[in-house]
Amino acid sequence: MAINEGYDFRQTEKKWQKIWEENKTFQAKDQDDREKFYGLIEFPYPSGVGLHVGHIRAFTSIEIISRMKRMQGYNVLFPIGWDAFGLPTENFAIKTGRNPREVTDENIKTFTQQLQAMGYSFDWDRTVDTTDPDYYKWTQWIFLKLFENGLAYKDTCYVNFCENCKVVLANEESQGGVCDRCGSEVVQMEKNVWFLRIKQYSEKLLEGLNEVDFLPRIKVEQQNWIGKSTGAEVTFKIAGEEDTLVIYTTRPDTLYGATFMVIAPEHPIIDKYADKIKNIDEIYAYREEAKKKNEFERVQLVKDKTGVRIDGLRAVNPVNGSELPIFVADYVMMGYGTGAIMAVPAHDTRDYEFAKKFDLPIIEVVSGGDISEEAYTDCNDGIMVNSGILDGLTVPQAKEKIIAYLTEQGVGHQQTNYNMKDWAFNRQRYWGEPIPIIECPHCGLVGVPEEELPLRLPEVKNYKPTATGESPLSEIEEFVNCKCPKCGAPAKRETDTMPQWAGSSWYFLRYMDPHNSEALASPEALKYWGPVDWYNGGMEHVTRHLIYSRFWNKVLYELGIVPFSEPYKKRTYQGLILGEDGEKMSKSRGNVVNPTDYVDKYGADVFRTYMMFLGDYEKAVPWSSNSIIGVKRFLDKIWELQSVCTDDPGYSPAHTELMHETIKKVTEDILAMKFNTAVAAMMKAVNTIVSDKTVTKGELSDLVVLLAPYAPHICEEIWQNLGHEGILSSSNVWPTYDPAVLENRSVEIPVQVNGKLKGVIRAAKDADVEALKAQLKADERFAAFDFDAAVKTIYVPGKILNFIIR
RNA sequence: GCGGGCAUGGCGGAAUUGGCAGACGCGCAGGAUUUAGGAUCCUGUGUCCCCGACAUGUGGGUUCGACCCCCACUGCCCGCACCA
Repeated sequence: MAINEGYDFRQTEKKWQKIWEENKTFQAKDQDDREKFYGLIEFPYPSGVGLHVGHIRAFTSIEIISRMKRMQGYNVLFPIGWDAFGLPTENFAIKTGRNPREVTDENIKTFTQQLQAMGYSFDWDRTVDTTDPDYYKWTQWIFLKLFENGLAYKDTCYVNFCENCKVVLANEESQGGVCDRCGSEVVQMEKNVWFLRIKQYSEKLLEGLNEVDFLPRIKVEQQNWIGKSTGAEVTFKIAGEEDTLVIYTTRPDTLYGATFMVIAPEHPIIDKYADKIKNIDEIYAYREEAKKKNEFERVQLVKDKTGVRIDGLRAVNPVNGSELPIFVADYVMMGYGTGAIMAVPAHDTRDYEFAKKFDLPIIEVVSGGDISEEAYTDCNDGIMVNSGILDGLTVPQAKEKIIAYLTEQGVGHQQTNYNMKDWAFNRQRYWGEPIPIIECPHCGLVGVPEEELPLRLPEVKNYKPTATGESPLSEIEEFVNCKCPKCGAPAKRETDTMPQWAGSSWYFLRYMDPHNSEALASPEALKYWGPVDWYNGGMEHVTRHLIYSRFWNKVLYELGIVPFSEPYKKRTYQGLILGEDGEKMSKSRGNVVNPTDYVDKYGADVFRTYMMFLGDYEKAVPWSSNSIIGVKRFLDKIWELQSVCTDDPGYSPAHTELMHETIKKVTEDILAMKFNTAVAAMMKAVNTIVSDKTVTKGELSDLVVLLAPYAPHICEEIWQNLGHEGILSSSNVWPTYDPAVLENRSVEIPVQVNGKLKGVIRAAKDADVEALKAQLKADERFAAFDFDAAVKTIYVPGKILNFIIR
């Protein structure tokens, strides 16, 4: 397009999007000689509302990095796909009476158009869709591997259940006691459900964090979620019975201070001794009450401990033989440790409150606190007292000694515990991967034979979950009834589907070889492309998708399917974009920003650049369109530079330092995800050059290359206008800076007297003090100071010159 | 309760990690252009009693020098949570 007409983004952006598509500019080449770079974004859920600004912020970072890497000569894999199974689509289908397949296809179409209009450099030939049978065939295949290796099992226990969505939830989906999807309170329900043994991988998932480059906050949150603690299991005999009560504690050193025991309401010992417990009716009533409380209520009642003493059972302390009463209380959870604790009120706040309420003895065993006021929980300064063999020891010494003693006596041992629970894996819904399992009356649970995969979702008329909390699939007889693959007897299929997280737990592997019909991906492709070099996504997935996919990858690694144990070398995150009111964007608040409005008005280049200029990438930022005009002016300025451009292929002397400085800043800032300051540096360079009213072809070319990752369309156009051959986006043209240019230049050195700034002088970077002094004496601005009288002179070359004059 | 983070002009945010606080952008003011408005371009823009002094949530400390390090406090945000 003609330079003097001004820049028309509508025409130019379409033009280049078409050229990129036709030339397959962004196609990743398998087994190429160039160094590979695999950049990954969290593939979107194609919802009906389309792309939102959060997507743009999340995607543009890796987009910029991928574009830079391509122009640095890397073979880049930057793929896109659709995480398309899930409740919103299903609910929408139910509401409108449409087929979820149809709705999904429509949404994918919208998303594709919107993403292409952003000019993203995805390799569209590798697009995956988790709802495509060719894809979920392999999701089911991985499930079978898990099942065959004992990592998927069925068990009856209390699970999180959302009464609104009518679906079982994993712990990761019900954080804070509310449903991830609808926000309603989660209740505990006893159900027979599928679990994946993620807990068994706790230690491996923790250790793996040592070998990856994840931002610290991500590691911390995963560590918290896994929740490792070390302590001891101690066996208490039940007085007069053969049975024992095993407890877990992190403070075995306080064993002599135990004055009672507490077990969870669901503890099996209650049923076992039902006929010996005199107040069993009262205990059962308490258990029923506890069941009714959801997690939210339990937290609310933290300060108000409740419980019932078991009349008829007592436990014996293995170190001193004292008999202790046993209580049932809901502050002890069946799901953690052994579901039973020894209570040491003197040194545990919860036990202290309970003891006060029930008027139980409090025995101090660590000195240093005032137990008449509150529990003394400190482990550092105290000395053991009233503790037999432990008296006089410090807490750490006492821990070590008591564990050794318990082990020797056969009544205890060191024990590590993890908070993370096994992953509840089935959902009572239609729009998910069918679980490929058959229940045979003779053989039990049997996997669907591999050659029968994919086990397709049957077409149904009604997608509604049933009133009994069973999957809609359970009502389709042709699907349910089948033959046992082992013995041929009539059998029934599992009718629940997998959770939304299943398809996303391995999609990054499929991108490496998306059309393979023989394997989830070929070993060569996995070896060449894996692992992912840089993965960016939201903090909200750190204790969900990110931990699930690391788990699946570790299993696949151990089975020899995948050649790397950690799937992601580097993981970063983007801050949330809040509504203009500073609140989280949501439909109900009415503060949602539609990116399309801005893309239509200013173009994709301006919008992408503005999103990155908005602020610190990792921080939450309220949306504001106030300064988007500044980015438009910036792009217009660089466009206008074409009219004052000379044919000189190099840099003019006046701009050499500026160019090298800008190249360094932009290159380094992109890799550090400081996208805002890279834009600022380019603006500064352009402003300087604009005010000089002349630019060389060499300068403008390099500026355009630096800007291309942010604003690729306008840069391609200028690049072409400048007479360069080929497509900028796939050319190996990223400029490098010459450190010598930046080293040798003169610098401005602030001159201080007694720490107060008096002025600035220009000097060589490595000038010596005497030379600078001479320069100052000759400078009339500093005539008032007698530098020779300085008691002390501080000189940091290139940084500061400070005279202390009394 | 435990863990992590943040606090800088009217606004979004910079500051090479101890060395010119406020880069860059918005906004605002003045000017140019225009019949006018918009758009665009130039100049200015932390505060004040404008030589100079005071300024990075508050109070102290270390240092020639502190947004940066240390101590205490205040206010926001995030994560986990009767986790034994």
